[in-house]
Amino acid sequence: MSAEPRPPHFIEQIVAGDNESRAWGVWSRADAGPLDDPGAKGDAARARLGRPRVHTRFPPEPNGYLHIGHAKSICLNFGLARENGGKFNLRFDDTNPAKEEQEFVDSITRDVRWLGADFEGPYGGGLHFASNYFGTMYGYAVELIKKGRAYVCELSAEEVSKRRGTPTVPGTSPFRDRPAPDSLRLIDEMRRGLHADGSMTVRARIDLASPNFNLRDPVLYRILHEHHHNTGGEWCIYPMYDWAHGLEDSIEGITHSNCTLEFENHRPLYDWFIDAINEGRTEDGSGPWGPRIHHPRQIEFAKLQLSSILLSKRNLRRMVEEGFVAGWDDPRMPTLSAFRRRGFTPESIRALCDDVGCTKFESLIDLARLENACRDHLNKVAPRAMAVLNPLRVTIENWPEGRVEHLNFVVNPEDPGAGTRTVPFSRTIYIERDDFMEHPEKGFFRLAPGAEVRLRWAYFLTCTGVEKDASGAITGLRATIDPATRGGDAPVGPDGKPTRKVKGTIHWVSCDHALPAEVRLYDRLFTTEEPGKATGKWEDDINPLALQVVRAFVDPALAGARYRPASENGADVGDRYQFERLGYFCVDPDSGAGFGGRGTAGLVLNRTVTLKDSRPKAQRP
RNA sequence: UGGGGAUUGGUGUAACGGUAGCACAGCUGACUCUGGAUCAGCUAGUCAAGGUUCGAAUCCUUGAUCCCCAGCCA
Repeated sequence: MSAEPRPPHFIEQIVAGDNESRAWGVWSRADAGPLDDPGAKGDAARARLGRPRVHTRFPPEPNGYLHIGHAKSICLNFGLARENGGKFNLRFDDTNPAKEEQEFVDSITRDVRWLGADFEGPYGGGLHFASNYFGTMYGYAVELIKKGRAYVCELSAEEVSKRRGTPTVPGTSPFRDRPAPDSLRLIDEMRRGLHADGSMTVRARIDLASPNFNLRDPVLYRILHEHHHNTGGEWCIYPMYDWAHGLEDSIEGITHSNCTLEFENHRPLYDWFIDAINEGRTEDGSGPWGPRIHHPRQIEFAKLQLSSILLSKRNLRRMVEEGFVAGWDDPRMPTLSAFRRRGFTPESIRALCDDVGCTKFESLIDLARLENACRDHLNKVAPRAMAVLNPLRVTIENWPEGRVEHLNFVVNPEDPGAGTRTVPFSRTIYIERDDFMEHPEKGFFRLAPGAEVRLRWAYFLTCTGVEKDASGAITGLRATIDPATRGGDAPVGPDGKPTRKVKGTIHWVSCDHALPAEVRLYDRLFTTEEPGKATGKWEDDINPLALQVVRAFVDPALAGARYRPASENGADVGDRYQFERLGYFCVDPDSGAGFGGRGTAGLVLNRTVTLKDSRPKAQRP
C-alpha cells in the first residue's frame, strides 16, 4: 500500500534496541533450530546461529473463533520473528477447561496458518499448549508456598470479593498467615481431588493494600473438577491466567511478550511472580532452588478496533448463538473464517495490519481501509469476468437469430500474463438495469433511448426502443450494434484516429450462454460506526440489508469456478473474480458439488467488496 | 473519590530539543474499452494554559478529555 516502507513502530524500535545490546543473548546450536534440515527451515536455523534472540508468540484461548482484531497481534508477533530471523510460537492458553473446546483449537490453528503466520515454518517455534506446563507451574506454586510467598485460602469466591477492599481501603484474608507446612499439605490435597470446587484457592501473598488490585493476593489456583481438552482428567486444579501467562512465556523463552493495553496493570504482577520464583535461585543452578528462570519483557500495545464492527468474544458468540448470523464463518461476521469465506485475501489483511502501525493510542480504524486493502490486492490478481445482477434483456435487431460470435476478453488488464479468453455474443443479451435510464439525468453517460454505449469487448450499441408491460414497467430494450466496432474499438478514419468516441462502457452477458447463479451481496453488519453507542444495544444498529440475495446471470467462463479445499495456506477458499464494474466475488462453499462446494444448488457467489465508486458523492446510489 | 495508560489534519501514523512529514479518505485535473486502475495537484493537524530554552509536538507545571483495573474469566 505504502510507496515507502513504514518507519519502525515503537515495538520494532524496542526490539532493535534489544538486539543492539544483545539483551536476550544470541541463538545457540541448542535452540537455533534444525541445522541439518536441507530446506528453508535449515537455512533459517543456520542463519539464526549467533544472531540476537527474538522469540515471540501468539497466545489465544481456544474459546472462540479468531477475529480481525487478532490479526494485528498475529501479524505483529510473526512479523517481529520473521524480520529479525527469530521464532514465533502458536500457544494455546488453555487454563480453563470449562470454556475451551477442540473445535476452537482447530479453527484457530487453521486461521493462523491461513494468515501466513507459519508457526511450523522457517520462523516457526512450533505449536504449544499452556496445559503442557501444568506440572512445572504447580512446582513453582509449591516453591512459592515454601518461600512464604503463597498460601492456601479457604475464603469463598463471594467472601474474597467482599473482602477485596476499595482503592483506598485494604483487603483482608484470615488465611494469609497460615504456616507454610499447612498450605503445602492443603495444596497437595487440592491437587489430589480431596476438596470440592470453590472450597479453597492458592493465593500469592503480595500486598492486600495495593492500589493495583492485581497485587491484592491474587488467586493462583482454583479447584475445577472438569475434563480438559488436552490433559483430560489429570488435573482438578487449574492455574489462573495471571499466574500462568507469564510463566508460559518464561518456559518457552519468549523474549518480547506483546499484549494489549488492558494488561498493563498486570505487568507488575508478572514481574513479581518471576522475581519471587527467582528468589534464592542462581545462574548456575547451585543452591536449593535450582537455576534462575527466564524473565521476558512485556510490551503493551493498543488492540485493533474497526468501525462498524464488534469484536468482543461475548458479542460474537451472541450473534452466532442468537441467530443474528448463520454461524462463526457467516461472511457478515468479523472473524477470520468469515473474511476468508467472503473472499478477503490474507495479503490484504496483512497489508492493513502493517499499514495501521502499532502504538498505545486506542484508535478506531475505518473499515473502509480494510476494504481498500482488499480491492488493492484483488485488483492485481483477480481474473475479470462479467455478470449481470439485475438483468434487463436487450434484443439486437440487426443481429441475425442464432448467430454466435466469440469475442476476445482480456482476463486481467493489470496482469498481462493472465492473457485472454473468449466470451460468446448473440442476438439477445442481458445488461444491468441500472445501466439504462429512459430519461437520463445530467451526468449519466450509459444507455438511454437513442444513446450509444460500448458493450465491453464487443460492439457499440444504440438503444432504438423500449418495451413495457401494461403497468408501464420496462421489460426489455431494442437496440442495434455497429458491425464496424467489433471488439469494442471505434472505427478509425483515414488519419488513423478513432472516428467517434463513446463515454460509457457497460458489461453484459449473452442470454443463451449465461450461467445462472445465486449471488449474495454483503454489506456491513452494522449501520453505525460504533454499534450500540446510541442506545446501548447493538441490536438496534443491525443493518437489515447486510445480506441481499439475487439471482444473477454470469459469464459462462464461471462454469470453471470452484470452491477449493486446502488451497490457501491449507485453508479452504473459493475462486475469486472481479465482475467488471461491480466488484470482487468468490465462490461460496454452499455451491453445488459441481463447483466444489458442499451444497445442493448450483453456483453460489459472495460479493467480497464493491469496486470503488468515484462518481461525485451526489450521484452515487 | 486510589492506581495504570493515552491525546499530532476527516482517519491513521512519523518527527526521540532544530524546516510538522507520510499514507488513506476528500476535492481538482489528466489518462483510460471497468464511473475500476494509473498519474499529477489541492485541502487539512501538534488537547488547553503557563513555564524552561536562541529554538518545544518533544522538557517542566497545572488542567481537560478518553481508555483500563475491585472474576475462583482470559
